[in-house]
Amino acid sequence: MSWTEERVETLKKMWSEGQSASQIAKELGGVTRNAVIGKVHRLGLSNRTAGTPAPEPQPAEPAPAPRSAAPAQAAPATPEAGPEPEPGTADTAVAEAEADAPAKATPASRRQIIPAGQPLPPQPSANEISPEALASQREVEKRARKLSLMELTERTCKWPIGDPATPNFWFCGLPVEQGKPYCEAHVGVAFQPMSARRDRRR
DNA sequence: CCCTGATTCGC
DNA sequence: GCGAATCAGG
Repeated sequence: MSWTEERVETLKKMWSEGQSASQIAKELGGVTRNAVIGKVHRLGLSNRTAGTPAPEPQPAEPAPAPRSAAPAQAAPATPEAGPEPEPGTADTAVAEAEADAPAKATPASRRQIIPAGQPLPPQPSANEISPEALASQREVEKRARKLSLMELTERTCKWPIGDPATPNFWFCGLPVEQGKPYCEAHVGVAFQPMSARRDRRR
């Protein structure tokens, strides 16, 4: 991949928006975050260190329109960051478990996040998720690391697979989506818009 | 550990 | 110009 004008534009835009180099790299594809950072420097739009108030950030749009004239607020309107929470499910269960953790005697970064005997995250019934999602989920489960309860860490997907009452049970264990309790695929089935899961007959 | 950006330096 | 390797910090 080369730095076409278009790709550079995306880079500039995202960088000015405060996106991280890795996020930009992921968006562009075909490049690593190092490549992005390198390019950022070559383009001379580096200044982003702490303490630097950034005098003249990004004029972006030349016409400040002196006075009067409608403000024309163009809010970023990022589709992301939607209301996803969904209280009272796996998340809260896990979150609480983490909060409770007496820690103190925790050896190192090998802490388990779900105390033994804690209720397990709910396994969405098959008829509660879309067929597509279910299909892709199956695919992911083939790649699951099949971790046991004790092997889970803050950054392993906590999606349960199989029947907890049998030996045929494990957790996905794939790398979690930044900040989330599940991997990318499972975040998809875990955090569904109300509209999507609504009335899916039971 | 994971992630961030910053720099270096061979290509 | 490019970006992997490496550095420095959170």
